[in-house]
Amino acid sequence: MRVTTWAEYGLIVSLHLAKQGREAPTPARDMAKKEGLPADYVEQILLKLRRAGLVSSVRGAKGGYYLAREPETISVKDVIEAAENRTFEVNCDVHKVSAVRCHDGNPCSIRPVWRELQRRVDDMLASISLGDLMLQEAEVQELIAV
Amino acid sequence: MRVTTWAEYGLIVSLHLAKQGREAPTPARDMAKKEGLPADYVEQILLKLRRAGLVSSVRGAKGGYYLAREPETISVKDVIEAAENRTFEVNCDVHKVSAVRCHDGNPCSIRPVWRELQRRVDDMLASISLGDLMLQEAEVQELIAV
DNA sequence: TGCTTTCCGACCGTCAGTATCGGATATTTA
DNA sequence: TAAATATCCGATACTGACGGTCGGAAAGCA
Repeated sequence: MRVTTWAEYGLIVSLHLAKQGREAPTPARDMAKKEGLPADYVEQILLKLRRAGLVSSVRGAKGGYYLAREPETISVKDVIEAAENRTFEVNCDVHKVSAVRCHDGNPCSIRPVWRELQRRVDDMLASISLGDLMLQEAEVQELIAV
Repeated sequence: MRVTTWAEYGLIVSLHLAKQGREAPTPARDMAKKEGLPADYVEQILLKLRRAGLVSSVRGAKGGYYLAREPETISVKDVIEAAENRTFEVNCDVHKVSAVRCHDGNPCSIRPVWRELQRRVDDMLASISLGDLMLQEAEVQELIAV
């Protein structure tokens, strides 16, 4: 169980854009270079973020990307879902062990575990915004430790 | 982000053994057949569970596997860690984006998110025992919904 | 007319996940 | 003691997701 680089990079570039402000667009290539990430790959991720409506883009020279909304209104969950299509994926839904076993009608005492786990993961990730992540590491830590 | 079949199958067979009781050992092949899982694969997983000390085995005819401890003393986290080697894996530790970025000295406001997420996942999975999972689905659901 | 940059599909290598197999060893039963 | 049943365990094989690259089309600036 782990997050992929799609989510990790997606978060890095989103945060980068948040810090850049929303006045002028930032080229993908510049961002990739500054963050030390593969440029072509970053572009793919930005494409996903744009399609999800999290970032906007300006084509042509002097173009680039900028955050579509205020950092405070974009959650970590938003970014991960945009980049990775899901946060926590429950096997009962997608990678079923078997059609019979995982059918809704068939009782399964394990199912509630995954469902509840998903709920808690989503709750936590939805509670953190890009605005929060613009703080220092120690401050963020304090913020999310309930 | 999802659990692998190692964890899922591991939980299924552990729960199966819990329901069988600890008097007589259950052969891996029987278990696999009843649960509709690939027999050879189930054997691999049982091997892992045994090495982690969660199940014990008896070799030879009339042999098989049985739970090493009472179901109430074995948590879902125990099973997943035995089968999958980890529950939630933080990229900061294993699949670092880059050595510099993820170095402890380098501040990173994203890191606390993964760390806290790991903590919450582990907390939840540690709070559920195989004994709990021997209840009906609805009861389990009620039990873990805080 | 260049130059920059997004846009987008297609491609590709690698590795973790998901098994399968073959044989060695241990134990019971006939 | 032979046969049958099981665990033990390393080696191998298949597959798709992951992580990344490429080439070119279209759009806007100088």
